[in-house]
Amino acid sequence: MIDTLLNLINDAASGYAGPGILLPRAVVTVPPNPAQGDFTSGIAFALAPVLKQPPLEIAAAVAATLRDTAAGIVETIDVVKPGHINFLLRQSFWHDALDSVLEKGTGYGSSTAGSGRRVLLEYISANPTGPIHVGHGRGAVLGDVLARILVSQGYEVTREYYINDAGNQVLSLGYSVLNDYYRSRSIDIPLSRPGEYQGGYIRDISTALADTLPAADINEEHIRHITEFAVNHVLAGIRQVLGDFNILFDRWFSEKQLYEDGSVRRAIEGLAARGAVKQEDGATWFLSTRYGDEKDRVIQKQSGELTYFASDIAYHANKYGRGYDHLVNIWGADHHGYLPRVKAAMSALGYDPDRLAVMFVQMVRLTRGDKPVAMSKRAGEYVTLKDLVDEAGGDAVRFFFLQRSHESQLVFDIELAKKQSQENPVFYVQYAHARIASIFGFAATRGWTVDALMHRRDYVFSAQEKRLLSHCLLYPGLIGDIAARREPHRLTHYLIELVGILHKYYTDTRVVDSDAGTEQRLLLMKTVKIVLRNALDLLGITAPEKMEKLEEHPAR
RNA sequence: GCGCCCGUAGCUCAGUGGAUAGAGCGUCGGACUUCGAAUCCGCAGGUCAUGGGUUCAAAUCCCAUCGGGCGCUCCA
Repeated sequence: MIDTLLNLINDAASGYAGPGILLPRAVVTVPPNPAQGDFTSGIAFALAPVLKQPPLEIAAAVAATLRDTAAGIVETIDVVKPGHINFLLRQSFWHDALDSVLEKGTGYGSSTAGSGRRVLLEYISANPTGPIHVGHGRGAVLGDVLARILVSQGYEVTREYYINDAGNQVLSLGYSVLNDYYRSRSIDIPLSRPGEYQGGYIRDISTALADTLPAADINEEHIRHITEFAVNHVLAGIRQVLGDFNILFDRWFSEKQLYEDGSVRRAIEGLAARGAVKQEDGATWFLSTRYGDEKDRVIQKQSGELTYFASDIAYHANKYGRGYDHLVNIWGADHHGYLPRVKAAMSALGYDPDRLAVMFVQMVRLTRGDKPVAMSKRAGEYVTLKDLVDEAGGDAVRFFFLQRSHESQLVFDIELAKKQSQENPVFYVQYAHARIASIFGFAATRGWTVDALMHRRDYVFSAQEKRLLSHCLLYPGLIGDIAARREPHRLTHYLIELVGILHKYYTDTRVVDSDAGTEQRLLLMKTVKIVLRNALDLLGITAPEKMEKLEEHPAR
């Protein structure tokens, strides 16, 4: 709907700029002050450096053209101070807008901009050595919502979880369980190495083993068995927690498999074939400095053991081999230094490193009140994602995480999250949805129904109503932008803004009244409800038709 | 020391070239005999870390400095 206006602006701008001038695509926003107009365009500012002319001059010229070409939808066009072009649109435009949203319904906001391009989105990928914690949860929400948004924009998205089920970490888990198994049976047995993990889940696993181990003579086979058992146990728990949190994957990719099917060996051979490895100090090194890394990296240790980096090369090569247009990884910010070597390896293998993008999620710092929560995975002292979701609720956790840019650290006060559960912004947004549903319920008791066929184009929208509609119209462009720039957190801020306008409108205006305008206002509410519903769906948050009142807020 | 992220209201954070810099929470004061008060309105609260620079225009871009976090392993 808004595209009509954008196209007219683009045409006017390119007409003014003349042929052969590449100009930026027009964007419109809602001006800060409603008195300034329904929409505003900064196209003159974008054009100024290209044409080397003052923005005000450009704005005047573009506006002059638009007064002719856009006369069908535009009531007035104003050019203001530095170079803003402000539009006041005709009532017919708003009626078209209303129709357009109602017609698209649940599809409003989706597009085909991705045109089927294939994206592999890898996120969380927490080691299967213990329950996933809050930091993983942040990446989980980011990945899940980004996936939903990309899908809505026509991308073909594969959601993948990489399981580090090979190597020392899981072996250490195995030993931890082994130790606990014998400790719990008061059997003294000399072990070749200590376990490193603690926490209740270790006991859960050793208990689940029942009495399957001998009282003595532990051998490698037993260790392998226990490790595999423990990994499967932990992984099942992770899947369960994520599933309950409505975070699903298309594929769980096993690192171990990369060893078993020879991928890791082939990856190293591939590097060697390109002369990108060397032997030194009894180890095998990847010459990553040749590809922009700070130093060369070991892929096979003196001991003969392969490093995690070796299998990571194989894994990423595997991803490239599957023919995706974009590979997006979500990693914890502490892995930042790891990216150059991975890209280096991909370059060495002949892949385009620019197709791989990594979003680094900054840390979540937990507090209980003023007291920081000690987080030590090895000591088993940490708040799990499950704990948090159980305490604060899945909707609130999702919303909370997505109010901040993933590039900013965030402090999560668990006590506050609990205490404020009813003040949380997510309820503010959900309440708006429930409130509209409630309006429909009340309207029904007065004999009104909500049906697009009732739309009467002679209704005159008020300034507030146009304000509501204008924000609804920004929605599709916002989602497109969020997908392109991978900034899901902007969606929560949009919702808060839209809902704020709605609540104020509700306070000021009686929707269900005795006049014929009731039907039109109900349709407007329907429009807003569609946008709320669609946006909440993308966030994976429920859009309730009705909300339970809590006891602290008794009805009056 | 080097790299990345951050520094915006009392607190937690949006805003990354354009109009008087915003929200939530917290303080204080108002608004329900009528569609849900989990709401709304108002007051208070800012040298956008600091100093330079680029620009018609800088919280936003560049440089330096200060402060915080993370990383700089033949760890994962």
